[in-house]
Amino acid sequence: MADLIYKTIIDSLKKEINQNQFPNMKLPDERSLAEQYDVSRSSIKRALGTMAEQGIIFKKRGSGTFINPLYLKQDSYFSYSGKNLGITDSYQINGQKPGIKVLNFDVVRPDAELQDNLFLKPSEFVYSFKRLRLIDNVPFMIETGYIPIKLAPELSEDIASESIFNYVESELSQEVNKTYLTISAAPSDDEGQQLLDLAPTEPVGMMEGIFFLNDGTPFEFSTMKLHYKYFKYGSFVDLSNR
Amino acid sequence: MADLIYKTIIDSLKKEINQNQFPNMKLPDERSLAEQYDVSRSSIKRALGTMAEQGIIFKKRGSGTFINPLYLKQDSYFSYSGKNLGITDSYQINGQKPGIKVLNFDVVRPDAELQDNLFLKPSEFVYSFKRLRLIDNVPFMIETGYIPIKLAPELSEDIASESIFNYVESELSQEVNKTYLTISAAPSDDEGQQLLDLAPTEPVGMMEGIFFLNDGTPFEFSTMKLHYKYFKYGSFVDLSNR
DNA sequence: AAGTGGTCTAGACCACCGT
DNA sequence: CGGTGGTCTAGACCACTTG
Repeated sequence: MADLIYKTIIDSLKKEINQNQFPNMKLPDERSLAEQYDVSRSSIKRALGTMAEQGIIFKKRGSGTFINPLYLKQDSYFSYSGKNLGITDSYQINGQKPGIKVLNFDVVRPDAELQDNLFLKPSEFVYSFKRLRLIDNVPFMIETGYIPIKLAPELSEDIASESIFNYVESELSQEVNKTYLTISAAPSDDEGQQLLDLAPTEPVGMMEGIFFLNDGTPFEFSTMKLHYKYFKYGSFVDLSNR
Repeated sequence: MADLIYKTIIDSLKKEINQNQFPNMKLPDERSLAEQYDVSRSSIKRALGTMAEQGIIFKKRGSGTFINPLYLKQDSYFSYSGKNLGITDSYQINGQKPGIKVLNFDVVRPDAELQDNLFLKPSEFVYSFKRLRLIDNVPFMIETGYIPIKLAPELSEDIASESIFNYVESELSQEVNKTYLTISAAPSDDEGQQLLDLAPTEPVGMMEGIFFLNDGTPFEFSTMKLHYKYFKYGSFVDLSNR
């Protein structure tokens, strides 16, 4: 799974953090870790740097490296805080099983907004599909997706009933590795109340995003409505150098 | 401003990109850049890596480094990719004037959770305040904040009625430059319905976050309830290396 | 096969923190 | 002052893409 040194270290440290192996919230210093793992300090720096970006830890020059207390409090059903996201395996909730039910699957013409979002000409068709996602048979998200047929000519309802992104990676030897997400909240509509079993006073979390391939090609435009109890998005934001 | 090598390179490359110095959308290879700038390849990698995280460029192993066409389009997609956020100036929507009304301002003992979040001993007091924020006199956000008195001894209701972060930067010569945000949705409660003028079926967007100073010191814990119509959070996410 | 980005090392020197 | 993270170098070797 993780034969890269820095990833191995990240996994290892995460595990230790989650097991409360650092009760004073402080990690060993970088030089010690380098010795402990028998790798160079640079590799440690890479691992810690990535973890800091993800908000798991933060570093204080002159003092040391500390665990972000908020990271330990990921109480809700699932949280995004970094890893994957919006995609099948990101709903990795303590071994509970994700499910997908395809509600519809068509080919349509993109409207103006969609043409913009996916860099399409009006003449280029897109697959349009709606999926209901479940955790342990509990529906928690309604997903509406659009993918240009030229980018995935063989897409089918069968594929949509599993992981589209896995299909892209295994069959098209491309990778979906970037996304621009817009997050908001909205009252639940009829569809949401029915499919997600919500009361009229209960809202949905909305995530709207464009997913990009390796090379920057916009691959999918997706709108996700999530049951608010299952919706928690964590984001570590660096307000400097931008 | 940018006496760091990698930052200098980022600035320089950004400028060149914006001036269309790379008409084929491809940057020189890393080794050439290293020679050109007379720095090590590692520094070039650091610069390019940061730019890739920000979505400005894409790297393709074996092929080269390319400019993200969306970055050149400079439209709304990248409006978030950095500066500010969730804080005063980020709600600067077309010159509308932000307002702040301080609902209360006290000094209290932190509870256990807050002690954790702000790295405090039980004996250390915090300022506790609630503010209503407005755009063009329309209330859109209820903010509850906690700041350790030791970090801002002179904090006052007056300061809270303007920008606390500006105060930190001008008076304490520190900078708030990182935050870990947790975003979710929730039904509106009585307070929200009253202050934000919401119907019972209308929700709030929730943002909970710890704001950090330059040196990693947790400075403020803040809970923000936003009128759902004014709540939109954008985030560019890199799904690789995680 | 040549070109290009990815990972990793070993070590130097700097800047900041706390005692 | 010693300890800690930050930046940078020089170079090795690997993995992927393209011709």
